[in-house]
Amino acid sequence: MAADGQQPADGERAPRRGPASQQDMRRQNLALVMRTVAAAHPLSRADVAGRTGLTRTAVSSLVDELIAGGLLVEGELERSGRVGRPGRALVLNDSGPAGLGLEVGVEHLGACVVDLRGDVRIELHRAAPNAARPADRTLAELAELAAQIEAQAVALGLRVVGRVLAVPGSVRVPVEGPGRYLEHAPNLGWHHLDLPAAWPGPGTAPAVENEANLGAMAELWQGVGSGTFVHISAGEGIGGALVLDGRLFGGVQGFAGELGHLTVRPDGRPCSCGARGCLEPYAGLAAVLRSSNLTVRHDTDAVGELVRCAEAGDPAVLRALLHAGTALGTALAATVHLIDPATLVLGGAYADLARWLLPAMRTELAALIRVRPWPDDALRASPLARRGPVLGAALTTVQRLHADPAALWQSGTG
Amino acid sequence: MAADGQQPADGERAPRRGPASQQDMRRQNLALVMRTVAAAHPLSRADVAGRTGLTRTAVSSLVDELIAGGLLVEGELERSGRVGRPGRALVLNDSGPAGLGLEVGVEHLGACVVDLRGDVRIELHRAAPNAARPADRTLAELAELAAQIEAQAVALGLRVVGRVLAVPGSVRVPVEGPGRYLEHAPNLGWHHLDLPAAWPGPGTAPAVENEANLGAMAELWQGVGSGTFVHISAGEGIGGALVLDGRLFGGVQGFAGELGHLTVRPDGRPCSCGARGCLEPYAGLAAVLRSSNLTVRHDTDAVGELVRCAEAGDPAVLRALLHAGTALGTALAATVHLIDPATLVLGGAYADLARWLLPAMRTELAALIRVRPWPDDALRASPLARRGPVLGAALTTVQRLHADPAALWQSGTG
DNA sequence: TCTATTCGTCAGGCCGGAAGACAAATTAAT
DNA sequence: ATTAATTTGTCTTCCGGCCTGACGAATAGA
Repeated sequence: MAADGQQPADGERAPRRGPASQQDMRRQNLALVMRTVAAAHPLSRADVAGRTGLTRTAVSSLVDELIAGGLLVEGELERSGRVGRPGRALVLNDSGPAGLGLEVGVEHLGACVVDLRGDVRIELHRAAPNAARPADRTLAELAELAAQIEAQAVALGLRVVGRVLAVPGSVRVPVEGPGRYLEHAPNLGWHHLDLPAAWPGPGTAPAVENEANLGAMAELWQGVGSGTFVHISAGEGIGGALVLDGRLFGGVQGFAGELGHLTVRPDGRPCSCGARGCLEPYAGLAAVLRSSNLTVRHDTDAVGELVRCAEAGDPAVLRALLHAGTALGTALAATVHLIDPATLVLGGAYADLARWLLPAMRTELAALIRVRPWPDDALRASPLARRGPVLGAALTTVQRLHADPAALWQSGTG
Repeated sequence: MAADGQQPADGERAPRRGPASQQDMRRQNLALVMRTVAAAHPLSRADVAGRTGLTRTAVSSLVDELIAGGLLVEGELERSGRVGRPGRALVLNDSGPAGLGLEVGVEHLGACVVDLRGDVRIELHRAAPNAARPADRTLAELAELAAQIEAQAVALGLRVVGRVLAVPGSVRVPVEGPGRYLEHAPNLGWHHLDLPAAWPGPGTAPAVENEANLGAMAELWQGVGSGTFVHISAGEGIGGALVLDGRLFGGVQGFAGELGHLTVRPDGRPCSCGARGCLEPYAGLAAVLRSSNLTVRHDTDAVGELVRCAEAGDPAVLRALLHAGTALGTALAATVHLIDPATLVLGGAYADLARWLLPAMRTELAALIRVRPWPDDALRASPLARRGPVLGAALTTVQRLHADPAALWQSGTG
């Protein structure tokens, strides 16, 4: 469910098509200063110059622009005990531009606001029967929630400059340049939704992005992901999001990471896709529930129920999770051999179930990966778990400001 | 065999660490002009300006520098029948800087010289018992071969400015910044070879790179690869090289693309790695030979023998290739689900055997890939086949000049 | 109080591309 | 044939961005 065709076939990524101008140079250096300050917070202009290789003069000019744009603020004098005139501390502005993350789940709505430092400042959740009502009702409530949280943000001195919505479905464009068009969200019963057109609120419509992808990016920015990793989450199907060298990789048609249909048991159980032996009928949420002999009402928290039963020691549930873990291990061994990631991160529902899934998965991984080292702890549960998608949605805006601060006051290529 | 630990764990690729200077801007624009001319050969300065977005003035200045550097040459006046003063044609210099590719195989040495246009100008092959003699003997002969072909290049007016050696083994650094240190080449019996130290010739020692990776890059630059694809080749083991968005992806530790140890038959044949059911004991060259009941002398062209027997209709060989093809199809279905490449390219020995492998592979791929479209012709045999590695080695230099022409006269970051 | 040291800023210079003007070379029209 | 129109390539001028060097400001140590 992670990535189903949300990217037009643009295989060749344009590395920089137009000519390089002095404006681009300026932009790059603004970003460089921004990144440097973000990396090691209280820093004087001279520190930044030392770390970046720019002259103090240039840094001063760049910093002036960033301060004028509201991205940096000048703190007090750093009295560090060293000889010489003390520098003025530069820090990321925690009362400036901020990112808004929204989330539509099957049974809830979520929203959060993150400031430039990446700190979550406000977070709201609300139960909502989104699968059982038309999309416009849900969007109306979401818009209302967004307006409410934005008002709270203003009260904190924050200015929301980007809105991203996490949905359990497929979108046209990946995180880098957020999409506006929702292809399919089977769990919600939403299809071909043009968000700017359908958005009811007074504010701007958010960009849409797949929740699994956003969860993966959140992991990269704040969790245990480190440059190159694979994020596995369970939704309608099983989705892997590939983060390679710090960038989300969607493949040529956006189908990359389709873990759910890796063959783990040749000629095994039939899968909904028409093939046999796919991972999904062994480790998908639906399959686990069926094997557990649990009949969960559709509008109920199935994962929570599984966790409760597992904690209570229900043998059918434990067996189901063991089998699922083994099958997941088989598929992930293939993933490790192909991608060679630094870590595998279990997200979403799998993170909640990690306590029972991990042992079987690690056993299987150790059995199948022999030709290269594979430490047990390279497979981890996400600490963000189900908060990942909203967080990732809100952080998308913040990260974009870090990567290209000039985008705020200079319309142009993000 | 493609990628066995040839890359230090540098997961995070530095996107540009230092500050952007005016020199960088100049470099980028030089590269832009170079790429533009390379893409559509006879082009006037005004054409280049139109395509790049640079002014005619800027293009003139950049072109002057490229001509002075010997990368471009000015042709005759283009009399194109259109009104207005005709422009002077700019073309890539085919008598200027060139790339030298070298290859050490188990039974042969190879060399070729490619000019700036990517045309192969000279190509030499020589049988040589490299597995049966010490490395220094082979290197001595290789250096002699290199000197010989460089002399021929000079006679053609070419100046070799980069040398890359393709080896069937693992190297420290990937193509981008060629390595100098050979880790292991089991087929040759070479281990821990520091090439600059061991090089006997009077000339400079070549950079070393894995032959499967070079074959993949050759496919990208001149073959059927298109931005994002997987290149599969057979050597000691089975190696997949991943080319994603036009860049070779090695994974965190350089192990990416280890197709040979994907599990295709759980609890199947034991593999040399210690696990069971890997692809290698089903589709590796050694396994195919064994199943074919062919006893090939070690110093003989095993692949050629297989092709001859298959053409003659030997039932055991045909059966062996059918089984290998099916197993390859299973592994490649997983690859497609995970990577979502535009194409799969069979290279090296598999390209020679493609006629017999392809049908079973396509059947298996069609059976397992149901959740997304997968056209039969997305799986192809490489047209370069066994010439790929040498070609890729020579083209590495040429591509580097296209991507950063200033590197020729301005020492700095490649 | 004075010196050494470090910070931030100011003035001047250099480099690279943009804008506009001009000569040169061709086609089309008179 | 001559003139107008058009396109090319170069020249001059300008501007924006960073660098170099120098200076006042602010601190620690003598």
